Amino acid sequence: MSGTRWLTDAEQRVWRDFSVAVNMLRAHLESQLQRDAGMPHAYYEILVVLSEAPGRVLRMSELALATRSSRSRLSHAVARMEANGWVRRESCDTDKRGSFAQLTAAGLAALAEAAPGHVEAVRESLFDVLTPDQVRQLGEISAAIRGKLAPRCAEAEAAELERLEHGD
Amino acid sequence: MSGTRWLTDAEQRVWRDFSVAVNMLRAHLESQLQRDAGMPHAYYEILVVLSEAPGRVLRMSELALATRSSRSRLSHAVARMEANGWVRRESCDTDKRGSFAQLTAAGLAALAEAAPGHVEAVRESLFDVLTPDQVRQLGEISAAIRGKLAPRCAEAEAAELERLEHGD
DNA sequence: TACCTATGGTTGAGCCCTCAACTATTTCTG
DNA sequence: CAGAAATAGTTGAGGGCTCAACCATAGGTA
Repeated sequence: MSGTRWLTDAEQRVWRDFSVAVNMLRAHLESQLQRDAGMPHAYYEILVVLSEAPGRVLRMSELALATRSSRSRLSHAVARMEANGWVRRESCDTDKRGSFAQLTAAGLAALAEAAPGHVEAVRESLFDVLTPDQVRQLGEISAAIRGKLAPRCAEAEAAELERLEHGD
Repeated sequence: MSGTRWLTDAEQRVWRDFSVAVNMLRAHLESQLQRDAGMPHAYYEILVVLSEAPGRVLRMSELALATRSSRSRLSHAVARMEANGWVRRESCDTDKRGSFAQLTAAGLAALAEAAPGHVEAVRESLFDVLTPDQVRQLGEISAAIRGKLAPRCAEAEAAELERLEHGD
């Protein structure tokens, strides 16, 4: 007996449509940003978060949290962005392990340059094709998924801790 | 005057929720599949499409189309999957440029092994958290996005052709 | 104080993807 | 038929991501 709860035909159709739609949207936005602003979407998000932080500085770990990024990924990304002159790393006096990521003027300019095209792309390919009702529905659906997955992440981390602790 | 149609606060909230939800979902499914079946999601999709093809064979270009993949990506992927023993390339008699991708027994077995966990993950993190109404809504929303972006892809291709043609 | 562990962050390897260039074959056109 | 253009597919470089290993510092605890 297979305990697997397979998808019904209707579910399968929805899942495939959703999957394709999301992949197309991702690919579209990614390539728009790469082509017109020379940055991947992940870097755009980092710039956004930094630009909204007080003083446009953030501890690496805070930045990782805010962008839901692993520390490793962020470290690689900031290294490259620093090479681009968009960000500057600064050491922390009160905790010598820590470091800050400081948005530079060039970084802010790059963001300002990139934003209109990106926002226009989001509007065109998402909000323009949905009714106000659908936008509301999408918000609720997204919240539901987040609600499920966010705790799941925490739980996975906890399990990981457990695993490490017991040397299992 | 900025011609940019910026997002309203409400739109911005929906966009960020959506963005985060989709990223979490992607990451969750990707890591589940990688951990439990040792394959990225893209390879899973290739296996699915191949398994559903008559004779479990498909021309590379058909496979690329069906998986909405670039030929390059598919070529790299199939190369690796062939190394894994999941797929076998076969040359085409009627068109000597062409080649077939043939799903092997091992490939089918890998898919059969991977499917239950993957489907369960999809169900848990998506269908279980949505009401039947929301599932329907998500289907319509996805169709709307596809409807917008699918022609846009064709259009981009056409523009590309144009560009090449005029040596622009 | 001396350890022991937890935390902040970086690094390198390996994998997947994109992009552009390339080969080989086929089809179209004069 | 000869040459041009389109098609099928591969390849290599380069970039971003993940994973695991790794420093260095901080914060307990004996």
